[in-house]
Amino acid sequence: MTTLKDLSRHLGLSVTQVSRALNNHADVSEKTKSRVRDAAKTLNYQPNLTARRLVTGRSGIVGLVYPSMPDPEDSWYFTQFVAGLSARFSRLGRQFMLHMADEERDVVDVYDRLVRSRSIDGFVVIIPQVADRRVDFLRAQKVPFVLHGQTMDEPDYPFFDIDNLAVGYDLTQHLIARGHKEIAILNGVSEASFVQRRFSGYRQALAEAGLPVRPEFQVVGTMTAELGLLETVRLFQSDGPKPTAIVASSMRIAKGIFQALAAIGLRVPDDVSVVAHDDILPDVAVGDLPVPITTTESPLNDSWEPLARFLIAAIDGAPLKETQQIGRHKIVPRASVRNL
Amino acid sequence: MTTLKDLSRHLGLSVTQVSRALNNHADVSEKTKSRVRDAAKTLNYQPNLTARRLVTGRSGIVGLVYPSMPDPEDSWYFTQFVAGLSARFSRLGRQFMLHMADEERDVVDVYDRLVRSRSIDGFVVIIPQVADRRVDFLRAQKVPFVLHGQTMDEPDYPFFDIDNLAVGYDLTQHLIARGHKEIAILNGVSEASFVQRRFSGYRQALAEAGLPVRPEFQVVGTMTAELGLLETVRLFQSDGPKPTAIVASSMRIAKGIFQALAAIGLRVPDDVSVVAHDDILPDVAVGDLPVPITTTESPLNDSWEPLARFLIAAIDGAPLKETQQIGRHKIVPRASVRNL
DNA sequence: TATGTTTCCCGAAACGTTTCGGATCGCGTC
DNA sequence: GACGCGATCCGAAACGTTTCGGGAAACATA
Repeated sequence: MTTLKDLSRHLGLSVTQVSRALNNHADVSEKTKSRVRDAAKTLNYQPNLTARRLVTGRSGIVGLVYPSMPDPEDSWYFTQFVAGLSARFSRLGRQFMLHMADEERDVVDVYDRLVRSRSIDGFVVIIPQVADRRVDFLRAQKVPFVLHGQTMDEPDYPFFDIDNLAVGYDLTQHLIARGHKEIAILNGVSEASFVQRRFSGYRQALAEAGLPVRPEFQVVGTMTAELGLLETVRLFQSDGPKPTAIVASSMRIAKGIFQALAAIGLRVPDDVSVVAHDDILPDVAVGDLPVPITTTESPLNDSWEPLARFLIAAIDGAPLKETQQIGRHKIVPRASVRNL
Repeated sequence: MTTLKDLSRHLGLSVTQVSRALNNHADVSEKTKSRVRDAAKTLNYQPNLTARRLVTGRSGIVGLVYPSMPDPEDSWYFTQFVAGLSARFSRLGRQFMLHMADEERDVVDVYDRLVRSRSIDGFVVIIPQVADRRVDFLRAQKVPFVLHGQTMDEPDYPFFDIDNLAVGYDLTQHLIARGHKEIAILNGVSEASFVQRRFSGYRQALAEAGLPVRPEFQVVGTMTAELGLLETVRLFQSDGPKPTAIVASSMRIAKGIFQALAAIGLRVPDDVSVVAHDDILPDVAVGDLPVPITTTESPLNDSWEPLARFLIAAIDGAPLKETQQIGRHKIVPRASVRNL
């Protein structure tokens, strides 16, 4: 385990100068710089990160606190997220710490401990809620973080998100443009901010077209095939007006909708049109559904790169504008929508 | 950010004594210990891990280098593994670092860098191969690690494993005891050490019963339903002797076997008996198969606890015997085996 | 009273880096 | 010859903790 002192002895230089040489400071001659670099290589020198940390206050470690043990059906999501982020950070020379939040303890406590032990430079925060205490805490503590999503309208923190309002709007508008007037939407849990944004887009499209906004057509729940199945059955067995089209907030929900419609004896798109948002997760792909479905698509996979980049930039004190981005999605028409 | 010095000033004690009090050393009176603890609590003191690291040489961080980006079908495995281990370590007060190995660079290089930067106390190593360079490297460097599995017969390093030889033996013997003489086995990739152990158990059971050991009945490949499907079809379409029973090394393989047999028009257990090893992963459960299948079962979930415990013990210099264990499995007879 | 033995405490060094505030030297300029 | 200046270099402090080697009282034992 060679140290700076070893190098300095070996080269007849001071520790200071060796350090500055390796860190490429200006006031060391090119000749010694290269001498030092060579010696470092032959002596197999690797800086002691801990010591560097102590003096710089930076650890080179970024953290992700996963909010809860992933449910079996969230396995895809977890894998994409954790593997994707970890690989990105590795490539950027940062170390990635994963912390599973304990159900018993408050999540904010977990952050608090991590922050106070000063072992983490910044966090990636995922699955934001409309009122998110983690975000509040980190903002208050002035700890760098990047959010996958947004909690508010004009965030004053780094984030990467897709335009969920536009997603809701585009899917709904696509149906309206094809003559649909009774459109239901099956969304995620109501605390999640992307859910509220998609609802907003949905309502905005309806309002612009002068169509009625029915509360019973706006369904929330966990984004599973079961939700799609049960709620679709409910929609068509209730007394009120029946939808002619359904917006699904995920491909899993869409899968359930297809199952329900098949069971009820309704065909897609002849009897009911269906559209969905597609994160391009491998659990339910377009090809897995009985009818190719019209989607807005934006790969979840595209988020790791900006998230990692923004967090590192934020840690390095980059201006806010360089650490905020809204990813683009595109609408892909397929065979699941009928013109009325 | 209160430090030890702040505490010592506040209490009128030396930094030394405050440190010893908090670390519960013997030569500090109970009275001052509790005084110090109280002050630490009210001043919200949290030790600076980096500083502690520098002097103790321990970081409190354990690492897992995941060998490659998980394939979509390995999502379950990845999730169970990473989430399970991470949660365990959190509970034991250790931080868990996940590193995704870059396909382009040699895995051992990744370990080398991590070891030399001294930011990690020890590693969990998974998916061992018969000749495993990671294990060789870590043993040579004398870096603490725990292996999920074994590479050799009398390991001189910490590990947790199930008795894969017995798994192979028990499944095969279960079939032999019921009159089967032609038994095929569909196993994992041949580099994996558990695969070779299961093969050994299989051969041992056949040899004990004086039954022929056919090379073409010992199939290797990635443990997917496709493997089960394709290889089962191949087994029954070849010219040679046909098996009356098949041992599947995973539930996924078993699923593929069932699909193949259904396609060929063979019934379970009337025409062919099937047994499998079940890691109790949520992707394919006993209930998901058309016939309840006889299995050896041992939940993968049971490994995190001993793995985490052993690694920490190894880091703390515990004797080898306390960091090695072979978990038990049990055989659960169900309806997929016929008496001949 | 002298001599150990506990019990509780403390100063200072150490871990390996970065960085602040100079110091030295050579060179050109006035 | 004095001066300033740029180019290189260096000593020492600092980061916050643990730990080594002692030291002072208090108390018991002879």
